[in-house]
Amino acid sequence: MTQDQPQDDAPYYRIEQVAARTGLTKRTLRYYEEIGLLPPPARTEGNYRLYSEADITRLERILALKEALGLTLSEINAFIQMEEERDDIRALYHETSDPAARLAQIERAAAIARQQLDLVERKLRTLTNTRDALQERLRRYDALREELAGQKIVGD
Amino acid sequence: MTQDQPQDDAPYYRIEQVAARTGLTKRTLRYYEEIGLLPPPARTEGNYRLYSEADITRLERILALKEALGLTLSEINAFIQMEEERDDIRALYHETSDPAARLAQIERAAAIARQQLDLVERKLRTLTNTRDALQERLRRYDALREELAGQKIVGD
DNA sequence: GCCAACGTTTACGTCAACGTCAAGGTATGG
DNA sequence: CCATACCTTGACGTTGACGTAAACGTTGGC
Repeated sequence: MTQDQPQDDAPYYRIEQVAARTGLTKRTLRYYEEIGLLPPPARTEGNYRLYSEADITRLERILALKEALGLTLSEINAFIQMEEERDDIRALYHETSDPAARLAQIERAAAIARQQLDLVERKLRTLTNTRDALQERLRRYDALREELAGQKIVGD
Repeated sequence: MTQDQPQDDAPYYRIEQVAARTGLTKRTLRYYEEIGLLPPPARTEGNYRLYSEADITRLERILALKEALGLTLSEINAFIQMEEERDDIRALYHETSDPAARLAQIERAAAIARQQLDLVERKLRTLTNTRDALQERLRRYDALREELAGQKIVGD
């Protein structure tokens, strides 16, 4: 009856809705949870999964990494793990009084970030090259088209 | 310009050498050929595969697409197919006298290139965002490090 | 002429990333 | 109270991208 879904405060979605919204299947959502890529979402009294906006945000991040970087699920897992390690370190940082320990934590996080940045920049370079080549090609097509338009008039 | 087959400087490589050069396995090379991703290379009298520099170039192109774009093999196949279609169209173009037909061919090729460009640019955007986020993170780490250095002195 | 190293095809094995039932529990309109 | 539509957890099937082993041919050195 008084379920948890007031209209202005209903930040939870059932699996089918999340599937529809992300374009994934329900199976895929359960699978991602199964392999630890998605944290287990909340559950209803009847054991239904309830995804929050945060869950969906994370999902969309996963999909972006999958699409754009072409990473495997375990690579994505590692990638996100590192991102969260930053948060952990941030939390730890404020609970750590020893400056040397703090420094070590920062160094660890920074090393991870640099590693990820390297990976991303490598892919960016190849992608940029491909884009430039395609743009150059399109320019040539445009030139050819103009040339043709001229020919057409002349040949007419 | 006519170096089709120099005598001792053979521009042909056996499968093991190609594997070593590209970091792939022999199985993978045969597999790529099997699914039509690599054109069947030349053969020796004894039926050994002989890869040309062009074959290796194409292979490296495939690997770049795999690494940077994260495409599946069939997607790579389609991608390259389009690129070759452009060449075909280019050849056809010069054998076609009818300006209207030429224009149609150019339009077809341009449409393909635009489609590819869209794909590449979508991935580029996500990648650029990821890179910017990582750089921002690294800057924050640097700031934290400086802050720590200050604390260290103060606390000393 | 032989043999070890490298090649060939054929075929089954594997692992990731899901798809697809099957058997049952849960919410809801009539 | 029941139908039905959505959910749950297994459990087995499928596909892409190879690995691996078997059975056999080729090449090069001694």
